[in-house]
Amino acid sequence: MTDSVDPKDISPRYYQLANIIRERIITGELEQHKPIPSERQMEEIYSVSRTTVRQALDLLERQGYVYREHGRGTFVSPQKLQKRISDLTSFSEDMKQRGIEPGQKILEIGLVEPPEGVCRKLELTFPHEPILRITRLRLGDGTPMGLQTSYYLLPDGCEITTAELEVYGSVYNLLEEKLHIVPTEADETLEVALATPNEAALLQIKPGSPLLLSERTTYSQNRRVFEFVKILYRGDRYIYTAKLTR
Amino acid sequence: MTDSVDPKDISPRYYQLANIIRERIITGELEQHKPIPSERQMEEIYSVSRTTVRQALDLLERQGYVYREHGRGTFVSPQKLQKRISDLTSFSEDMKQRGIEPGQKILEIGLVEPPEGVCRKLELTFPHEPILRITRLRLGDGTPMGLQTSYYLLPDGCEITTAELEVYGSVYNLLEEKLHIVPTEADETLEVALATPNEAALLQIKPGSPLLLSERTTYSQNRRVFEFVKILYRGDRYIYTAKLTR
DNA sequence: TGTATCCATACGTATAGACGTTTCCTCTCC
DNA sequence: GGAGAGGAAACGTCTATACGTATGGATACA
Repeated sequence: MTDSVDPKDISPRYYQLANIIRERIITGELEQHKPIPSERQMEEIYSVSRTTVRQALDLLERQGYVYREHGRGTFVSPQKLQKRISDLTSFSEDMKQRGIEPGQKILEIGLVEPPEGVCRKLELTFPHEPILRITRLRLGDGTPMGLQTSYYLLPDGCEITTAELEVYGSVYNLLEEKLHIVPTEADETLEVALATPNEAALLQIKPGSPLLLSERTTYSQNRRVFEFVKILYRGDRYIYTAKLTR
Repeated sequence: MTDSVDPKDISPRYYQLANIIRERIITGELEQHKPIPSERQMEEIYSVSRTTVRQALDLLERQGYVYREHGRGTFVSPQKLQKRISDLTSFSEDMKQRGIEPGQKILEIGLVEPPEGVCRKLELTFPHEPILRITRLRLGDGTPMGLQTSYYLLPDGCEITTAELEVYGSVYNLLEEKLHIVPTEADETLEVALATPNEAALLQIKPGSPLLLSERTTYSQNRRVFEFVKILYRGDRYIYTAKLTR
């Protein structure tokens, strides 16, 4: 990490500046609830305009690294606020953030005619032609954590094979690198469910055990739905975490 | 809603402009996935600088009303993305958003010595002197929805009485209007739990029934903890909803 | 007919400067 | 000693201007 803004760098200056300040916060150089240099001072220090400084601070404020107090200054947020857990993450990223080794076992992958409920979530007419469905057993440190069923709405003529999935590592990687589809927003619901005999067997628990059922509809850059995911988490192993903002 | 920016208005111009555009989107005057006037055009139309226009659009983008495409324009987001459900809400607000009439029955209100787990969440040393605890039965359309236990960290010498709670209507209103404490962020966890006989009786369900356990730590303006809330929701009546963003 | 280039338009980044508002400290006067 | 006025410092809002970069269509040319 550099300690000055480089005008020749390809990335925006406000972005470079935000990285510099974030680094100084993470290393502890700037202390919690202590003021960071004022906007005018940083204008001098980093040889950028105050607008650029403010743009960098806006970014850091949204990311939860700093908070501002009108007439007083800009302060470092407590460390714990820095983990933005509820950011849009895949199961793998989610597990890694918790320090658990993610794993998976693909149970089925292929084209199926989506049931009515799924059509509604994906904003499709019912009945609808077959779309891609992937069923997976999700593992955490080797033991079953959840049972995931995902439906994907791909552009016409696109197909995903098991081989390709292996190459790219994850569906999200594949979608981003091959089709330039990036998840930007999602609506998620959580409720309690009870395991059917079939689900129980796969998750290695007793039938009727309580589960945490998560359903997520994911939107891409242009705010169109491209994914519907349903995950049944083992009630005894999984805790959902979120960060709420006003 | 006015249709022009008033320089004499006390509120910032970018805020006024955002309101105007939001209104035009909500009424359907600006259509989904259609471009809104370009930044330069709005500069002319509303007689403000482009910076101000962009500031208004930044706000609307964060609120999910519009999305931008570099080199093409700014577009109206689909209507459904406009309900930002996961915003920080109280139980009452949450219920109202779902069209359910909220209600409550205060079971207990008073000072207690917080247990160790609660001290940790509130960043207090254990043992700690008594703090305010409120235990409530939460109702939706008259029937039990959840059992809530809240701990509040109030400034020295502050007390809350049942009478005051009645006057202000809700704890949040009281905190905001009397003590100027406003919730700005929160960390929440959700997991599955099973009802103890006592909890079951209060919630009018069978002992051992699955529950959705929510634990929330809430932060005020200066990013300090002021509240820890634990709610046991009836698994058969409550669905948690959230909106995730990248 | 097809392709390559150019250009208008839109958003993205950046600067310099001005004035408003809040906070807090200091100094003065009673 | 206390209350009030004044001022410095910090964030908040706003303008005018310039140049960068992505998109998509029009135009020119092979």
